[in-house]
Amino acid sequence: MVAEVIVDIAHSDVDKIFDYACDGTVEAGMRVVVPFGRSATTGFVVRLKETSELPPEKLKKIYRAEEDLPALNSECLALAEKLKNRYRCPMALVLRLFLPAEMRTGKVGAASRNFARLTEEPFDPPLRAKQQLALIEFLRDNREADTALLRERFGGALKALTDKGIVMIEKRRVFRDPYRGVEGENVQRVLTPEQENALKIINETDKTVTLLHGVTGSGKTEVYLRLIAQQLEKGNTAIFLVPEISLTPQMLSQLRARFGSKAAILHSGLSAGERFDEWRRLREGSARIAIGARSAIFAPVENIGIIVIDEEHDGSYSSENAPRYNTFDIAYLRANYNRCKLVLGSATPAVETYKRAMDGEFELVRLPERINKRPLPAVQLVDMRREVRRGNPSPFSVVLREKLKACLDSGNQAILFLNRRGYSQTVLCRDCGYVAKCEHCDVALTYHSEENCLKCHYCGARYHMLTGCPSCGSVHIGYVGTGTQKVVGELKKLYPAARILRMDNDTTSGKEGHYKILKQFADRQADILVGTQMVAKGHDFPSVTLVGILDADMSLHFPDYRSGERTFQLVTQVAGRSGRAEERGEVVLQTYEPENAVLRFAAAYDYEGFYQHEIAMRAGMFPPYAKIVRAMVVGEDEREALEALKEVFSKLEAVYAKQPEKFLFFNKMHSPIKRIKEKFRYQVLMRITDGAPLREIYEICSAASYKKTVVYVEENPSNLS
DNA sequence: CGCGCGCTCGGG
DNA sequence: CCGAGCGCGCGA
Repeated sequence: MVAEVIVDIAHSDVDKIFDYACDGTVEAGMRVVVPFGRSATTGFVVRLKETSELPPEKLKKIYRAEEDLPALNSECLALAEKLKNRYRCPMALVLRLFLPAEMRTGKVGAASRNFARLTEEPFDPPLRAKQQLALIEFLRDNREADTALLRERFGGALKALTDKGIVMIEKRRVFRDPYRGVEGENVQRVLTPEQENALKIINETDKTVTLLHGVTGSGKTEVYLRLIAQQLEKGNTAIFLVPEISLTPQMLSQLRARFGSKAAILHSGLSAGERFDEWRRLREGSARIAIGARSAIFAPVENIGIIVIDEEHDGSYSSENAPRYNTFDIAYLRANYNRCKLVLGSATPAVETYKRAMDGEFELVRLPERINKRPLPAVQLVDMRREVRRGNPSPFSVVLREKLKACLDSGNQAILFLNRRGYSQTVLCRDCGYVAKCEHCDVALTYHSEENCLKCHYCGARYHMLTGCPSCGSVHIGYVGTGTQKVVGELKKLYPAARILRMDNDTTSGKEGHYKILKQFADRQADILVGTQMVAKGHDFPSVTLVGILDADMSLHFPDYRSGERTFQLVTQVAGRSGRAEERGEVVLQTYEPENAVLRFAAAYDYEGFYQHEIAMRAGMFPPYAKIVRAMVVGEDEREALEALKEVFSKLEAVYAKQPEKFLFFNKMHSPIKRIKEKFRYQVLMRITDGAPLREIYEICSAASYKKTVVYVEENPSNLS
C-alpha cells in the first residue's frame, strides 16, 4: 500500500503530498512518523492508494503510527481539504486545528494509575493488625480503589497485604477528569410554552440554520440543552459552542449535572493532560457532547445530531490567527455533512445573521419574554453635557450618585461599567500637545497610577512616568481620559464606606483571575464592581440592582462599521446584569449624545428598531451588503515590507482592473497603527461585493510572503488597528 | 522547516 | 586561490 502524507511542518515549501510505502495497519487520518529529508517528522495520512506515480525505489517506508486510532476521521479529512482551499494556507496548519496542541508536541500521553483489589488468597494465620483489617473491609465494600488513596488512609497496611498476596495491584489506563468533585444540581426546568414552541420549530423546519433570538433571561440555554438531550437519546452526538468567557464554574457544574461524563468540556483552564483526555473521550465515543469555545467546532465527534452556537454575535468566534476561519462557516459545513441542524442563539444577533433570517435563509424563532415575565431593567439615559454645564466634572451624574447611594443604603450591589477601548488614561503635554507613545508600537501609552508608570497595551512594554515633556521640556504634564483606577478613586471619595472591586486587564492576571474577582463579588465581599467589557458577560449576581454605564458613547465613535452594533450589544448585555432576582433592576446610561439612535434603541430594548436603522445605514456600503477585505503586510524590515506591499498591491490591482464593478473601494495605505511590536504594518483595503474573486485575493497574498514579511487576508476584520 | 549545495565575494 | 556567507531547492 501507498500512503499520501502531509508532513506536520507549517510551511508552504513542504505543503504537498508525499507518498510513502506502508502496510495494511496504516489507515487514512492517522498520524505517522516518516523519514523526511535527513531526519524524521510526524505527518498525517490523508489518503491510501494502491500504487504511486513515483518509481518504487524512491518510496520510503512509514516508520510507525503515532496512535492506533486515526486522529482524524473521514469527515475531518474532507473538511480540512475544503478549508485549505478556502483559506489558502498550508494543509498542516488546517490539520492541526483538529487535535489538541499537546498531542503534537508529544508531551502528553495516556495516563495510568494503580488500583488495588482483593485476591482469593485466605489469610493465614488470622490477621490481627487493625489497619490491615480495615483496609480489607474497605476493599470488600468498594471492590477496588486507587493505591494512592489507600496509602493515604491505611499507611503501610497496603504494602503488608500485597506482600502476603491478599491484595493485588493492577495498572490501568485512566482518563484525567477535570470535573472530579464538581457536583451540580440537575435542574430540569419545566419548559414554558414559548420554549416548547421554539423546540418544535427548530425540529420541524426544513432549514439547516435556525436563529434563536431571545432576550436575556428568556431561557435559551434550556432550549439548547433539550435539543442536545434529544439527539443523545437518538444515539447522535452534539457540539455546543459558547464564548470562552461564558464557561463559568456555574455553567460547568450545570452541564456536568445534566450530562455527566457524556459531556467533554474543553476550556482554557484545563491542563494539557486533561485536555488530551477529554479529546480522546470524544474520539473514542465515550463522550458524545463537545462543549467549548471556538476551537471545539473541530471536535472529533461522529454522527453529529445538532450544533449550537450560543451568543452567536460574539467576536471570539472569529479566529485571530491563520487560518482565520469563522466558526459559523465551519459549523455550517459540518451541519451539512452530518445533515443536522445548526442553532444560533443571541439576545442581540449580528446584523448580518439577522438579515439572513429576515431574508428567509435561516429559520427565525423568538423568545421575546423573560421566564416568569420578569420585566427587563428600566434604562434611564442621562445627558452628560448637562452635567458639565451644571458644573459637575466628575464621571458620575447626579442621578447615578443618588441611585448609587440608594442602592448601597438598601444593601444591594452595583456594577459600574466603563469602556476602556480607546479611552484609557493617556499622558500629554499641556503646552505642546506631545503624547507619550510606545517605542515599538506607535500607540499612545496608558498611565497606571498604582505603579506610577506608563504601559503599552499592545505589547506590554513599561516606561517611567514622565517628569517633563521630552519634546518641549515643559513640566505641565496632564492626563486625559478616565480609567477604571480613576473611577475607583473617585468612588472611594464619594462612598468611603463602600467596598469596591476593580476588574480589568490589569487586575485579572492569569486564566482564573477574573473568576476570582467575580466570585468575590458574587459572595458579596464587595458592594460595587467597576470594570471594562469583561463585567458584561454572562454572570448572575442576584443582589445587583443597579448598573451604571459611564461612557456609553466611547464604543459608538470607534472607527469601525460595527461600532453601532457593538454598542447595542454591550448596552443590552450590561443592562442584563441588573435585577436578576426579585427586585427590578435599574440601569443608568450616561452619554454625551442622548439623541443617538443606537442608544435610544438599546435603552428601549428595541432590537428590531435598531436593526432597521442599522441595515439602512449599511446599505450598499458595508456588510451584509459588501464584504470588507484587508490584505495585511507585516514585517520588521520596513523596506522589505514596502516591497511586499508594492507587489501585492500591483497584483491585486490587476484583479481589480478586470472587474472594477465588483469593488466598492480599493486602496493601499498604512495600517491605522503603523507599528506593533517592532513590526511595520501596511494594508490594501477593499470593499467587495458578491461574486468578487476572493479566491484570487487569497491566492495572491499567500504567494507573496517574503523572508521576514507576512501577508495575510482578513474578511470583515473586527478590529482595524 | 532544516539541510547541503553551489555561487559569490572578500581576504590573503 | 581558498574560506565564509547566503540564496535556493529538495525532501517521497
